[in-house]
Amino acid sequence: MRPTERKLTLALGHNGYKLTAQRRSVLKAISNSHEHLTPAEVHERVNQENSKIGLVTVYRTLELLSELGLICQVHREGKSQSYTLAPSGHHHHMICSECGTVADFTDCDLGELEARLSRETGFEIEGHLLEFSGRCGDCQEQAGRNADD
Amino acid sequence: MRPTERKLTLALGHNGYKLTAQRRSVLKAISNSHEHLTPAEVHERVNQENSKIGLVTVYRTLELLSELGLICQVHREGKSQSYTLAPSGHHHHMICSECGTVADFTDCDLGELEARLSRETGFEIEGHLLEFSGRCGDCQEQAGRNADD
DNA sequence: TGCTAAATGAAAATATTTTTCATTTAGCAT
DNA sequence: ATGCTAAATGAAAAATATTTTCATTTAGCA
Repeated sequence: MRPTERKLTLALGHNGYKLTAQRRSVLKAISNSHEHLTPAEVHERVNQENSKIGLVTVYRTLELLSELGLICQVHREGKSQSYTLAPSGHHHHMICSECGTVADFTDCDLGELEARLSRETGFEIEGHLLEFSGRCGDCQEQAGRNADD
Repeated sequence: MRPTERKLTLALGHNGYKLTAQRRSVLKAISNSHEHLTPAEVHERVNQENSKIGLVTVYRTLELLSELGLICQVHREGKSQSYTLAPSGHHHHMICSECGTVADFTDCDLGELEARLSRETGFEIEGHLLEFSGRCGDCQEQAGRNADD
């Protein structure tokens, strides 16, 4: 069993949820992709296999997996919500604006900024959202090659 | 004329756009609110006045104002897009998760982190999204008072 | 092997955003 | 001031995205 599947089994069991074929397919589709996927994209990929599961189930499953911390949302200006596999613990995303590849990183060092803002504005800070966007190595190469043509 | 209105007039003129009553109303609704507003909320507030403008115009106007840099989007998990007034230049938001108040700050000091990530992952970084969420001073007080009851 | 609560799927409802196109109007030239 | 024209608006419809409802199926347990 792949580590992600193992996590799924454990997380579901601990919380009184059932392990179904649909849930496994959805998580598999996401963990097989480096990109972030919308509910519709997940649905499409899952149904390319034999299984044929309903879009509603995809929505429900994404919400559940997200709650369990196995996947998480990516925030793109103007686009509909999309999801990517979550490593365990606090982390952030770097997203390629061309191919959608998501790379994770964990150390964000925002503590000091957070403390200062809290002091200056009186806000009690609970969380933060940090994402970088840019071009991944592969897309840069590709662009380079195309320029040579 | 209020400074925000002045900016609107200038920004529109410089780009060959026309100054219409609808555009002024939409910007006014946003600049009168400390909170971030969805298109539907902007529409509602604008139409409480006499004017009655169409929701389509609100959508179109929000897009335009955003392009002109007069307003900007706020990113909330699972919610539909919403907008808030933009100060000039690079900045970020702190958002109260209770009342939706938005406070801006400008210095994010992400340069070093950015350089390191770029070096380590090969990404060419183009931009970042940083938002803090928490409870504003007012909402903390309010919660305190309710606890006393 | 059967029971039951949980999960699924299909359809409908709701919400959100965009497109189309006829009508109106801001800004400019006279 | 007045008329012209490209840009802007509004209404309706279309497209897209998401949620609800409810009858049927199934995982996990006794």
